[in-house]
Amino acid sequence: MLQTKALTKDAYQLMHDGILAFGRAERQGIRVDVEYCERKKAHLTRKIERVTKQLQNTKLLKLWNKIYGVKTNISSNHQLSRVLYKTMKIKPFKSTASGNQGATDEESLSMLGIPALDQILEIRKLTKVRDTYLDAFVREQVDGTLHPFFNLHIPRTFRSSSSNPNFQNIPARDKQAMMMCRQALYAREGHHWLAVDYSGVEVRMACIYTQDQKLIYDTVHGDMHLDMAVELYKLDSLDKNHSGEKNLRQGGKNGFVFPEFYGDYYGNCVPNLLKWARIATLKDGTPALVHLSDKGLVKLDKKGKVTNTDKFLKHVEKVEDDFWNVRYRTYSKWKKSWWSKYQKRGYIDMLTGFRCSGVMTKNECINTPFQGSAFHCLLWAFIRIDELAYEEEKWDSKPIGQIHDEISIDTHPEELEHVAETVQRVTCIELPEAWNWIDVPLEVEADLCPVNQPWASKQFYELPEVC
DNA sequence: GGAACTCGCCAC
DNA sequence: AAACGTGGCGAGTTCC
Repeated sequence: MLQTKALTKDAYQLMHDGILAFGRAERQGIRVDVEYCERKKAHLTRKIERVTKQLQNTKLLKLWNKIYGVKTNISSNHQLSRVLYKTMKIKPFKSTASGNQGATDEESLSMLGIPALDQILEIRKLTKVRDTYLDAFVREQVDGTLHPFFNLHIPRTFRSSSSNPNFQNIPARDKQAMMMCRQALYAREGHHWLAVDYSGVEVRMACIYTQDQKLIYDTVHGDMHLDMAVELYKLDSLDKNHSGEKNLRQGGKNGFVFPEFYGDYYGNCVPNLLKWARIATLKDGTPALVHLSDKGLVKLDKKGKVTNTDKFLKHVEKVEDDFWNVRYRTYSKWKKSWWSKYQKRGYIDMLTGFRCSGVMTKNECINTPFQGSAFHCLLWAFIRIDELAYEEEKWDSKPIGQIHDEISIDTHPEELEHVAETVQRVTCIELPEAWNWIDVPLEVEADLCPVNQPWASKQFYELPEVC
């Protein structure tokens, strides 16, 4: 088990002040529209009932009933797994993590092309929103205000966690789920919800630890996700503003660069890269899969389904080799020496003053300093903003939460410009002055909700220049 | 009847 | 040779 302790007085102070600042944010809380939650819950319940009824008439459910009788439970993945992979003798696409049974996650079910399974997935999604989020909002609120906890004593990397309810995993990517959940949450009456987040702060921490000049250049001036997409998909160029081609950049980012940084390898990247290719189109209208086929990387059948990926696999292996041994070779060397130093000493030290000891895997050992330090940047800024809000400048505006690299501030309209400018200054100027080991520029972006509009309504907000 | 586990899924 | 980091949480299941 990885153990962390404050190695320096500064590190201790950061935790101490952080807990107090989070305590004030917890007390301040987040306004929740309870009536909306109840309405939406009822609406979802009706929708779930409708789909459940349709499901009852399917062949799959008739078979399921035959086996399980009155014990039939459509939310039991164990039962579903047995029906699909034992009774119907379908070959599972993959097993669960523990290897106990064939997997029944979204990917495994959707590729079987059985309509009943799509209905099960639909039910899963709606139930998730209703029971994990809307229900929790109603359960946890006091007089129309939520008080999510922000913990500093749990994550092994000295990040934070959140609970009751978890403010850090409210849907964001799935537009539908995002709208349903975030429509429930508001800043105070007459206030804006201002959200400011550090851009690519984990990668910037990697720049600082590794001092890889190419990584620094790409982070500050370049676009590594685009570069890698061009290599991976064998493109001549990529326009990230083109709606079809930007999916390929997303593929480079989420299907390769991030997994590689977390310690994954090319074999796991290939299926993800293909997933993004499936929904991408080149500027001239060529579907990305057809393009890959033209390049000889994959083979397609008459229906356009991928039948062979051997060449693509080999290609991604080569791209990975180049990524670590040429492009970011300094980063690569750092990883090796960092790991061997840990193996010799039994601990690692973060630049923020924490020492981590105990048993760590290689990936843990390498990721911990980036994740931990990145969060500590946000934490330092959060503490400073809390201090300005409550002590030095006595704002009406108040910080109300954070999501690892993002801070939410319940902001009075008349203070908006001052708060935005101050946050920009604290995060990007004061912090690197206080921690002089930060030798790459830090950047933030902001979103804003109009007064009395929910979190779901957030829009890009141009921050004032402070430099 | 509760603790501990598995599985799936939400966030960064 | 090995192979994605950190969390919270709901539902189902198994164990005691």
